[in-house]
Amino acid sequence: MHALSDPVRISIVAELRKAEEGLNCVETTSRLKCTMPKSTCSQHYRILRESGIIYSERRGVELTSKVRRKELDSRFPGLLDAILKAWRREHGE
Amino acid sequence: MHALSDPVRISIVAELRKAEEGLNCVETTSRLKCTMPKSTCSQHYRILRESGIIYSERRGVELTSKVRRKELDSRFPGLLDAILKAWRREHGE
DNA sequence: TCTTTAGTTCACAATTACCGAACAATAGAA
DNA sequence: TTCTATTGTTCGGTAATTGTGAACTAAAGA
Repeated sequence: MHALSDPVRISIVAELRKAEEGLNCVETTSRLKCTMPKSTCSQHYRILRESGIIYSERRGVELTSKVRRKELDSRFPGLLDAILKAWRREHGE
Repeated sequence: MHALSDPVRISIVAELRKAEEGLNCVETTSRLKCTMPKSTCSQHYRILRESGIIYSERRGVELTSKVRRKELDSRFPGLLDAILKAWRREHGE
């Protein structure tokens, strides 16, 4: 819950769900159109990773992250969908 | 989301949902069995109130608060239920 | 090896949350 | 009315958390 309560992190998760092949930090910041230092982006990804919301794997020089859909849906059915739906309602898009 | 991401606040909401007639600060802290200064409790209630999750009304010397069930369900269908369900799963009870 | 790109770690600054003390509001007793 | 007890809010300082730049690590290609 704490991981998803931050506005930047929930928007990262929203972008990750739209990108089938995952995203890295650089792609994320450019899609979010927010100027964010890479150290900050790295911290957000770390929190999402440690809370079990995403997983990341190295692909050469970059780190691609995806949402842990199956695990989340089986553990907390409907939770992520409900949160993202509410978030979209508040933030347009 | 920020209002519900705090462990104390989500447990307050869980208690409020169980209490049909609402609760005040003193009752809440005794039910949660956590030693919390009343100023802290007041702050948590203020955040829940300002985020639209609860409403409060004076009854003599005390302030009784309840969850805004209808408003939340119509605006964000299933959200609060999903969050509380996930919270119970993590915190037993 | 040198360079470039992507990301992490660290230390400090900025922000936020917690808590005690003083205050406000209500109700009942003297 | 005045005094007292109870509930909750506000305020100021401190503790905890978060954000950020600088230095560092890792991988790939020239």
